[in-house]
Amino acid sequence: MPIAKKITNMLIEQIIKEKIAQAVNQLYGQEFDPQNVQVQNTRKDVEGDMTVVVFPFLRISKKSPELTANELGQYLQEQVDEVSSYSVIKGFLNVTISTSYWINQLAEAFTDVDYGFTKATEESALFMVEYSSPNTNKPLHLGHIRNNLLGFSLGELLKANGKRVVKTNIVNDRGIHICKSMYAWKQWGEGKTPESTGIKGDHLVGDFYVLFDKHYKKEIEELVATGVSKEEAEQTAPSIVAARELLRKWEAKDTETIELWSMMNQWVYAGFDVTYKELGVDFDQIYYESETYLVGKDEVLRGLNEGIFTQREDQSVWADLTPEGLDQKLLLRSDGTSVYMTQDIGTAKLRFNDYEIDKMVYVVGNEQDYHFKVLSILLDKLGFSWGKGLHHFSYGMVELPHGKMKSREGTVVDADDLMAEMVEVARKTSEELGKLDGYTEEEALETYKTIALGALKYFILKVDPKKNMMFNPEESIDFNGNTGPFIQYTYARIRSVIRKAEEKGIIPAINFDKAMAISEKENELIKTISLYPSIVQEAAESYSPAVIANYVYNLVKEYNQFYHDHSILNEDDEDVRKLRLVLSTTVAKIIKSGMGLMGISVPERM
RNA sequence: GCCUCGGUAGCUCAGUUGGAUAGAGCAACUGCCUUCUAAGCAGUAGGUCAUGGGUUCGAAUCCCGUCCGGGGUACCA
Repeated sequence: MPIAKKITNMLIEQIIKEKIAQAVNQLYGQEFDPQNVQVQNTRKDVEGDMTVVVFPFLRISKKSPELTANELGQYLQEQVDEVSSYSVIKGFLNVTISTSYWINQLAEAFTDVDYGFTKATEESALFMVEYSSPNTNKPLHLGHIRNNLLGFSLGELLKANGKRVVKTNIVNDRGIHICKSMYAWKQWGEGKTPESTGIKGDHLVGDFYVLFDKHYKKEIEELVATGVSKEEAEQTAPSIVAARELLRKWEAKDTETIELWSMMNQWVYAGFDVTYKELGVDFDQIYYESETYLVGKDEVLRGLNEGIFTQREDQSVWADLTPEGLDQKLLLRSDGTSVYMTQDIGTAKLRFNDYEIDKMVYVVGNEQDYHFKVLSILLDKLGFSWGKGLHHFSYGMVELPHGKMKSREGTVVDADDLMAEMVEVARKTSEELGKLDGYTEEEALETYKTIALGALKYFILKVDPKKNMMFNPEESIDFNGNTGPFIQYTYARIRSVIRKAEEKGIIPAINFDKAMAISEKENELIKTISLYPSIVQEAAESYSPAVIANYVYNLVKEYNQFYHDHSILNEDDEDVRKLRLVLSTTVAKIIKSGMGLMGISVPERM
């Protein structure tokens, strides 16, 4: 289990910890583990850079907080070159780090092309990240968007932390839900295709899914009206009987059924490909449930033979998880067909055959917490050593003002529609502001998309993945304040400055006097820049792109204050001008890098 | 019922190895563009951190109870 770390500049923090421990030893004659020294970033409204909490030392020093802090501060200032001064407020030791240290930090951040990132090697741990995992009976909606963005971003975060990553997708391409669409198409489809109707394939298939439900509900009503019980009507309505028959035929590999299934799935895949491309997500390896569920079934039967599972009189197969404090879990129905869990067991087995996976991560909503708890135990029982170590990246649901999204009730926010709407809003805003005058229509459209997707992705990723989030379509499309476009805008402004510098023949470089004095704002900015590596680490360890989002927002806010208060190219002092250009360039680099970790691109102009 | 996650400003969200006076954005109101992009900057106002106890030098944060809400507990996926 990763342990959350306090985010500070790791280098200077470590130095202070060790020196404080040493000071405690020398001054008060007691050993103290440097790692237990509490060091944090100094509050904004207090002078200083790093703060040492001295309360834990009072038992050892047997002196007042003020006196103890002063003695330790004195020691630090004498022993550590980087410490230029200190102050004591309410028993907190605030240490000021020398400007030259910060300028060196900036130089390092500026020079390192992969600042904050760790490169993967052949020996690096292999993470397989499963995300997206759609059903093929309907188009993607807002809930899928959160899943896809989190999955993709998590992959990027892991790569940035030196892991090897295989992004994977398990496509739920078989089952009764597909058969419902298939039946509806056969019955009422009149041979419609995406080509003949001009409707995107996944939407067309989704329309038939809705159509099925309409007929099914009507049939139930009619049956109930004739005196049949609701339960019985649900089981005997002609539509559902026909859909089940299709499923049976499919499992029996009936040629005509398989062909229909295959054709409609192809429509859906073509549609998904477009959505994935627009969203900017991709996969290294795709698995299909139709190819894994039988493997799962075999595993369950093996488990039954080995006495791990039990069979009831009606032939259904069960796992008894009461020793683990859970319930009985069904693994195979009485008719021998497989359930969700069966398929996941098969998919897991195939994956571990295909790759030397060190860590399997499932990006799946928190409604399935129980499912993955059980899956982990079942895999372990089946003898897979990796079963226990799987990680369910459990994220919260996306809620709408009106409540939960339900496909069949038409209360979903469709992924394609949402993206298209946001592009239109971006277009309108840009045109009103006249920011892209001089761009060709093609260049402009590219920028609208960048901004629209930036707004959407940032809106979703800035929220702690574990929490449910509210999406109000009316209000959530905002380009001001804590938003993706605000960050992109800051990037575009910096790029504009850099272009102007280049026109003047000025190239950002570390060619200034490092002993110069810098402003408070500049110092703040450099401190924030120096946090980036520990942020990247923290985000991966806590599986949270939101950590990156919040950091980048904070960085950008600080940069905008700096930008407002300071001239860059118009600054008279040459050294200061150079420093500010390097500072700006470095901020731009981190914005691009951090946004990239969230799958968000940044525009040159906006 | 049981399991599980959550409750921070009108709204959407930050805020943990327990640390100083709980922060942003939106919405409202007020200023700032002849100077590197105003999708910006600055300010005003807005809080019993659901609630009651406990732990301690110190609690939004840890523990227990209560209230409210989400999810799960299917021969659906």
